[in-house]
Amino acid sequence: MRIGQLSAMTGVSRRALRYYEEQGLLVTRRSANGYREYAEDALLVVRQITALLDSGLNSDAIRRFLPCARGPQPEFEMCDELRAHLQRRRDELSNQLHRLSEQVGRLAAHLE
Amino acid sequence: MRIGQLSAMTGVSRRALRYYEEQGLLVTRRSANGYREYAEDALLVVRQITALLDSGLNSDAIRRFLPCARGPQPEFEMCDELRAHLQRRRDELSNQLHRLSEQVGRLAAHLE
DNA sequence: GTAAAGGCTCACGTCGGTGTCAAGGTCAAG
DNA sequence: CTTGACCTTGACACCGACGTGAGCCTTTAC
Repeated sequence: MRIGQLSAMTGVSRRALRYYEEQGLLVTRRSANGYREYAEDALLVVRQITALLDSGLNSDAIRRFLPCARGPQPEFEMCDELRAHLQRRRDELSNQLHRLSEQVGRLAAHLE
Repeated sequence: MRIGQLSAMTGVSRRALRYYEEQGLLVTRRSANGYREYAEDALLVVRQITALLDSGLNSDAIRRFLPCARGPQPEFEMCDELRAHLQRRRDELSNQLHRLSEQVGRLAAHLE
């Protein structure tokens, strides 16, 4: 599969796909003419990447997270570290959410 | 109160305070020598600003939100709009949080 | 054979909140 | 008078996830 097709199937722009590769999130082969050739599972990987980005993780965190999420790994300690990282991130977002809803509540109360 | 003192009291950098002013979030008088002179309530306003920034709002939203939150206003329709904006933002963060905790859950399950 | 469509690699632009440096004005203490 | 602390404006630097365009090559379709 080439980049245009993958882009069409995932809704992710060609530029973004190249960026994911540049960041080490997405691996490709190259065919003889230099075109990127994506494997079958690229579809799934891209969906994972966008899901994680949408969840507020940056590409650095995703780079360390993806190999951990995709299959049984030899490195379990790294996974513990990542799990902790994700939980911290979740807590951060949770706090943000809390503060924001407090603000909204105060505003709403104030408007009466 | 001058900028250094306000910075020390709030923990917000001088640069950031000037930026808030530049963005129309924070009003100052100037004394004869050109120095910024902050009123008493600036302390409160700065805390509101940082709270909102931490909550994930940008300065544009805050600019429209602050005059609405500070006291009784003539413009109630603007406030409705802002309330909707804030609720949308809250929902966005809520969704992010949801997705992230799902990811964390999947990862945790995967690690067993 | 030719044009359109798609691919490639630079490489700069964007937004938002700050850091940081430059070049200078003001003011109190020694 | 000088030093040092504090203030001013202006402007460039940064990160992150891309958008966008230039300039060029390859494949596909007619």
